[in-house]
Amino acid sequence: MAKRNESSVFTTSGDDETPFGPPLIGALLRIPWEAVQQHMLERLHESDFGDFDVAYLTVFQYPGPQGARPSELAARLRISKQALNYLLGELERLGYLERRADPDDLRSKRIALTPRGIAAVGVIREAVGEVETAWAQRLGAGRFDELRNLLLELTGLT
Amino acid sequence: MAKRNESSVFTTSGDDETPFGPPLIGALLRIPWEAVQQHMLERLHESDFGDFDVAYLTVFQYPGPQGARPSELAARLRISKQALNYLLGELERLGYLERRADPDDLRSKRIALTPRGIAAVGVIREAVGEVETAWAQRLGAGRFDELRNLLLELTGLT
DNA sequence: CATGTATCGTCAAGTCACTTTACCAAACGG
DNA sequence: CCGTTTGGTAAAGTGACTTGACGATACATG
Repeated sequence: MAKRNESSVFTTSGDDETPFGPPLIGALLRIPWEAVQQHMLERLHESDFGDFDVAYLTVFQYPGPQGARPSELAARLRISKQALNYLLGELERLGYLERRADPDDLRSKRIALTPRGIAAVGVIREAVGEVETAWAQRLGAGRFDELRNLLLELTGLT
Repeated sequence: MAKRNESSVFTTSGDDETPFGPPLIGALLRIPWEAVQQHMLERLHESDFGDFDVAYLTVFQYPGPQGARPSELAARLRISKQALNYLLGELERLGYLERRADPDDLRSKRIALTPRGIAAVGVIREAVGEVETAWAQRLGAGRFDELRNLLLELTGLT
């Protein structure tokens, strides 16, 4: 194995500082996503949410925790329910959400965002909106819509 | 605390199950990126790289660690050089790379991938290629190229 | 009804990828 | 030369995770 050292696919440049080719779709998705995430955090910290940690973004991932049961949410996020429970404890302590009793199942809880949590979600969505505006300016509105539609089709979120 | 039991702020839509709107660009980027990442890991584990941990993907992020100095790479990845050094230790222990002396600077090291490390990179790139093929089929080759070009322009990687 | 089993949240303990702090050695700029 | 900067690393602590175990509730089956 590992005979892949020669320029079969790496014909982009003659520089052996970059033995790898052009950026693949992985990097092309990761980099702008990280930009979005960072902007969300910046805006949160500028607002009244200086205590909002990066880790909490997991919990607020689309479509958010509102009304969900902890077990269900943990499965959706693909983390253990204990891990989620830890994060929920932090978020409850900071006043972003509450764990309320589920009226239909005495074993279960339901996650309910507090006004503070809802406000944080608002800031997050605003921040993403700002990024979208900036990118729409860079690409042109039509091409940005195109990008969004392509991603929408790709993710199957329709 | 805060017995805010009623729908004070849930005025965005009539349905309080989904107080949030459609998926924003954040989710649209995150979801396919996670798919790529997961596929990379699956392929690595199917190959001879069962010991390749998710965390190591950070180090192999485009354009990869080959020839880099630890400090430089840590800055690029935006983690502390100690954190990177820990990962490099693991990767060196597993035979993916070596830290060699820098001929130009006695303080410094240079990261050099071993054949095993180069092979792993090959598997990673193959895996991403498979995802690209699948997506090109779903969207159509032309529209996938369009997607790639839009992302390329967005990331500024040209 | 009774009873075994699956599911819910949570406690406990351990893991490990990070952090900050602190050093020393080599490079560099007067 | 000598003060400052830079590169790698050791040590200790942190926290977001993991697996394991547990009591309580729900549910399906006899």
